[in-house]
Amino acid sequence: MAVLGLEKDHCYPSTRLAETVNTNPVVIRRILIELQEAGLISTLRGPHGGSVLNRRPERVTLREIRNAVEKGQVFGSHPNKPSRKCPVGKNINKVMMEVADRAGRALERELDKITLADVLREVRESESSA
Amino acid sequence: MAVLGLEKDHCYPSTRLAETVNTNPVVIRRILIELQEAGLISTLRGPHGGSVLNRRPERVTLREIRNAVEKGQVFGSHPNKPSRKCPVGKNINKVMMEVADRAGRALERELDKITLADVLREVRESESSA
DNA sequence: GATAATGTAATTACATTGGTTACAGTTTTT
DNA sequence: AAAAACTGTAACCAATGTAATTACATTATC
Repeated sequence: MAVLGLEKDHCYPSTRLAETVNTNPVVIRRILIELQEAGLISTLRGPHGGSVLNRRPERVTLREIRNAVEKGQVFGSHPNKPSRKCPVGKNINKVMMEVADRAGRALERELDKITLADVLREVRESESSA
Repeated sequence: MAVLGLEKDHCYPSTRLAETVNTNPVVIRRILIELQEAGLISTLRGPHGGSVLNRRPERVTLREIRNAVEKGQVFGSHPNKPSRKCPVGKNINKVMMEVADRAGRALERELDKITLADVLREVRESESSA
């Protein structure tokens, strides 16, 4: 998303994005699809195709990016069901889901305060001081 | 930890803890060691051994439990290094680490507000309304 | 000395994830 | 109309991480 933010006005193909993170274009395309579904980018096929941001970086929050790309709770629960014989086990999952929701909302509030433009600015600052 | 909170005053062996979550005692013991290192519990060997809470549930926060057990950042970074030819790639890791720190602190602030006693109370409430 | 615990190493099984290849579908360019 | 440059997607492999399991040395109590 940071690279797309720099190349704001033209399409950028998955092959070039893949180069920037040393991976395979298909890996990138899988992520691009999630970003599309979240309405953050558009992609065009054919020559001069690729992906573009739908909004200016000032109007994209890290919360949106994270929600698009990272599903699942803030902390993991153990895979198997607790024993129903145990007075804790019967109810702990429900209680911990509420806790995870609450923690997730706190995380979202924080990430809502950070925009893609903020990230780009910090990237540029590191760049100039290096 | 919830079970240990209920059994506040006597030691509880890993084999019994394992039964409550339908898993193997060794899996439990690996987690117990992390909780010990964080100073949250003590364990005794020999007959009538097992683990006990070091503090009352009112004085244990979910932040402490999470920090003991769940290492690592709030969101994952991709495994391989970004290209240094890319103006974003050179600096994005540093910037994203700062962002992850900030998000992690927000999460910790929230989990600091929830104690093990709160969790036990909610477990009991679900219990009585079921 | 028998018993009931922990600590820990070694191994297996399984799930997740990234990487890769292959190819069909879609635009644009010539 | 054909070639070229893209995306979308399926299929498969490799690597990694994690839980489960077995085994055993160690420690403490009775």
